[in-house]
Amino acid sequence: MTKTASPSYQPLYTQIKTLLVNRLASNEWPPGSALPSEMALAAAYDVSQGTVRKALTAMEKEHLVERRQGRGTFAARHSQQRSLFQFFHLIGQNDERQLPDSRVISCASVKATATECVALDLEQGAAVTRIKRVRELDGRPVISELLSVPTALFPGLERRPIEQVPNTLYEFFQAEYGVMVVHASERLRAVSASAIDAELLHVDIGTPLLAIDRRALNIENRPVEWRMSHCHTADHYYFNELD
Amino acid sequence: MTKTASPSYQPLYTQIKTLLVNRLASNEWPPGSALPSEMALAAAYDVSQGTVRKALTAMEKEHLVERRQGRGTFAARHSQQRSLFQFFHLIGQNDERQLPDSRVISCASVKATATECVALDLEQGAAVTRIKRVRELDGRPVISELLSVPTALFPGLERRPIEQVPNTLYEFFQAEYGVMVVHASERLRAVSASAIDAELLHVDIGTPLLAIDRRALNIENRPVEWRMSHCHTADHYYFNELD
DNA sequence: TGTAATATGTCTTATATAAGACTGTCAACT
DNA sequence: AGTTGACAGTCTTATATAAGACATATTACA
Repeated sequence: MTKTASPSYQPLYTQIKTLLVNRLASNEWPPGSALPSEMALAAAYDVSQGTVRKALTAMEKEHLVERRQGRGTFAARHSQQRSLFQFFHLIGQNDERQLPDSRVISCASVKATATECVALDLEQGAAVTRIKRVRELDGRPVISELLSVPTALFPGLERRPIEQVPNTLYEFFQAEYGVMVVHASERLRAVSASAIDAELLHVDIGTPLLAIDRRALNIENRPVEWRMSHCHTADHYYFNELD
Repeated sequence: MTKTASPSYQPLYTQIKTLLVNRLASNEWPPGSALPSEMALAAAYDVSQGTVRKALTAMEKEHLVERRQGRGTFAARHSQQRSLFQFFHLIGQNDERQLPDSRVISCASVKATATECVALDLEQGAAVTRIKRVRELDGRPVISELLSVPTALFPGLERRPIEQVPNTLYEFFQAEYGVMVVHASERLRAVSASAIDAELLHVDIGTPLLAIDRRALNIENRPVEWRMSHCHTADHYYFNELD
């Protein structure tokens, strides 16, 4: 690849990275499948192996690929591990990470509210599928959750029996609908338990709850899910590392 | 540097990194000062420039050093920028990052409670300096904060006039006491406003507040501060990126 | 007081060697 | 005959080194 002397200069490895990310986004390499070897990619793009490696290393840092010495480079896949460490921050008193069980209460496709349209970047009047569920840790209800996804991305989801909607949603989204959540941003607040929260979580109305407002994005940075979780933080806490 | 064929093999660049971090921790290069050039370090350790670079790059990722092309590598310093982006996660409705003003209410050295001893890894009976303050955003009190530091690390802090204790504490700790906070972990919960919170934050008793329990660590991973913040999240929220 | 040359940094790219993982072959054993 | 284990060959990524490009600050000079 000849270096571009353009005014908006970008290092070679970032250009390669962009090309690879685009191919990944186009689903050329489905989650879990192997990418070509560094040598093959280097030959294809006419750069050195080291340059490809730098691009791949950067992609690994963003959890877009997984690399294993002697095996190869693989398109990232959603695993329970990843759900646990990247996307689930509620920890028990004993400092143990643990995925909650989940019980789906309802699942239906409806016309999106204005708020949902903004959060999911949808046209006014578009359809969303809304899931309401309770999540349990150590057998006790801890999270009351309401989440919305664009129906267009998940056709037929609302017609599935609710016991068929599994616990770790992002694995399910990827495996069944080819929608890959790679990134999310959360906003946290303290709120009072509503009557509904109170019933679902077995707490008094007005109990302080931790409200987590999450927007999940795919590899193209388009929102694919919006969820609001209300967490009872008597026996659990939200953990965050600052580094 | 000859490679060690020891059973617990570690790559060269991680060994170099450990050596550099140790020198940094021993305050050989005070915050803001320049480290020797990559070439000089490479010569000193008898490795190649690229190996030193890999060590330095890893250190930069951890905010231990700052690197600028054409200038050099510098020991990290606490800046307002860093406080804002690394350590302060409370954002306004308009999505603007903004550092709060702070009003110190009290500052005194006392015998540590059992909880403080655990949080700060202190001997029983050790002294801690406790600061109580309120932080304001847009002129309104938003955070009621109680923080403890080992008195041994910050001698004389309790005798300073409280208006001399500045807003951004970590800069102050570094400049005045040589204590550098490089890392922190937080636990978040929802709690009810106590009578004290209510008075300080101008809210009703029982209002849900976001409680942030933070332990701050220095470069040697030893705790140097423990703080408990109670945040009024009506007009602000705690922001977190999941990636 | 500007301005160009120069010195000294880091950044980018390229190349060589090491280490890990799988596959097939072949001999030894059951 | 069938199974097991050692081992070499070959593919992969990981690590180490080196050289040229780029960025910045300083110095020399008009």
